[in-house]
This record gives sequence, structure tokens and C-alpha cells, in this order.
Amino acid sequence: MRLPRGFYERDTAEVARDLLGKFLCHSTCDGLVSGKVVESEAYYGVDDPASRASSKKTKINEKMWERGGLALIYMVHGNWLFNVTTEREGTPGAVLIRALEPVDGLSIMKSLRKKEELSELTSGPGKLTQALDISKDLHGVDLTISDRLYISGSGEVGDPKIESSHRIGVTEDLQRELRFYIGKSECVSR
DNA sequence: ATCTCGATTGGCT
DNA sequence: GCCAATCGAGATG
Repeated sequence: MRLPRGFYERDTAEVARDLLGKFLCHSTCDGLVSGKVVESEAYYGVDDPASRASSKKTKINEKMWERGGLALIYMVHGNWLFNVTTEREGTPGAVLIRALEPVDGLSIMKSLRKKEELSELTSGPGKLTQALDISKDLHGVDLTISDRLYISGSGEVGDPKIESSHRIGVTEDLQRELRFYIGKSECVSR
């Protein structure tokens, strides 16, 4: 079941936390590739110096001001990074997906990543976009209605122990801890 | 564990 | 053209 608009149009940190345990899915021509979210980070607007929405709107970051539930994809240091927009139209926000646990399409992931170990397939924001074959052409896709790219809720049982920390790779972080991860997962980035 | 170098794009001058 | 940027891989100790 695809997560509905209402899931995304809430406080960004809550969305980031609630995304843990959900499944990011990409239906490619070679088959379905998916993984369970085990690490995420929340980014707000003008009051958040680390956020791309703290500077002027650009063709890329303008999606942060739009509806929640849209794919926001950009290149950093040679890697595509996948985010989902949050909050309602007019209020900027996005969640960066930083790591997954591989679920479907293992052989596709292995060939795209040129790695065999599960812990090397999707354990980082740039790694997971490689493994799921996510790039610019999916920028702006509405995850609540798309058949190509979406996030589904789990019928999952169990209690992922959620931990938090400061965000990774940012020069100017906030006091609040806005990175969330499932500590016991082997696939969290380091 | 630490470093260092390569990667690709968008945004600005 | 220039350069910064929510990173990754490989080498080195």
C-alpha cells in the first residue's frame, strides 16, 4: 500500500522518523527493486541552515515548497541523492533517505553496485540510488500516485529501535538531532 | 581509523 | 568558466 499524501504533509522530523521501516520501491524494466528504510534525515526551511530551502529557490529545491510526497533528486559529489518532500504546499521541507536494507531485486542491485555483500548495496545515500537505479529522470515524481516509484507501508510487526543523531555531512547543524536510524541494522551508513 | 582523490551537476559570475 | 556540494572507493597505517 502506497503511503498517502497525508503521511507526507506533516512535520518533517515526524515524517523522517515514521519513514523508517517503510519500503522504497522502484519498478524498473528489469523488475522491482526495493528496500526497507533504515536511515533518514529531516531538512526544514529558512530556519535550518543545513537545508537547501534556507537559500533562494532554484529549479531543484523549489520542490521543497510544493506538496508533500514528491521525489526530490539531485547530484552531490557525483552521486544522486533521493529525498521526499514534506509539509503542505507553501511550507518547505524534505526528508533525505540515507540507507535501506535490500528487499527485492537483489541481483539487479548487485550488478548495478558491482558489489556482492548485502551491507554494501544500499548503506548510504549515494549507494541506494545506484542500487535502485534512481536518477534525475525521477525528479518530481509524485510518490503517492506513481507506479514507477513509490513508498509502501509495511504490514511489518516488531519494534524497530529508533535512534537519533546529528545529521551527517552538514557544516552547520541545528541543536536538534534530525537524523533517525534503526541502530541494529547492518545497513546504516557510517 | 584516517585520509585523499575522483565523481557530476546546477547555479552563479 | 568556476566552484561548491546532505558522497564513495581505495589506499595506507
